[in-house]
Amino acid sequence: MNIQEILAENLKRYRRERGISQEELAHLAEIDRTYISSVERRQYAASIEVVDRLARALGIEASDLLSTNDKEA
Amino acid sequence: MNIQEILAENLKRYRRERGISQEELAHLAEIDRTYISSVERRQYAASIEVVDRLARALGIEASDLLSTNDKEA
DNA sequence: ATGTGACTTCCAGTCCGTT
DNA sequence: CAACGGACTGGAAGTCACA
Repeated sequence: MNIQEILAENLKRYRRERGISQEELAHLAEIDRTYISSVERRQYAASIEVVDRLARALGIEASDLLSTNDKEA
Repeated sequence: MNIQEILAENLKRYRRERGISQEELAHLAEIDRTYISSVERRQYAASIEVVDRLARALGIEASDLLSTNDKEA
C-alpha cells in the first residue's frame, strides 16, 4: 500500500460518504474534474496543496486523507 | 496556518526529537539536503511522495507530518 | 550543520474533447 | 457520471557553489 493508493482510497471513500460526484468535489475544491479522476485512479503523486484543498472541501483534515486507519470523519 | 507551515513545523519537530540533522535525514530519506532545508523553510508545496519518504525515514506515517495535533510518535 | 540563489528537468495540474 | 486522450504551462524535483 503506497501513499498514492492510500490517498486514492480515502478520497473515494470520503467522497462517496458525502454522496458527491467527482464533478461536485472538483467544484468545491476548485480543482479540475479530470484531475480528481486521475488522483482516484492513482495516476499522480499529488501535492500537499491539493490534498489540503480536497480535505477542506470534504470537511476533514489533510492528514485524514493520508491516514491508513479507516476511521469516520 | 497553511499546509506548508504544518508540514514544515512537524518535520522540524520530529527531526529534532530524533536528534538528527537535515543531512542525516536527507541520507535516510534519499532526498537532497538542500531540498529538506527548502521544505522546512516552506518554500514548496511538496508532493505526498516526498512527505511519505520523509515520514518513513522518521519512523512515522505521512499523515503524522500533516497533522495539526502535536502528539508524540 | 544550515540557508540561499541560480539553474534545469519533468510531472502535477488545467483545459479541450470523446467514449 | 466516470474514464481516458492529447496538448499545454507552472512549479515541484533535484543539484551546485558559496556563505
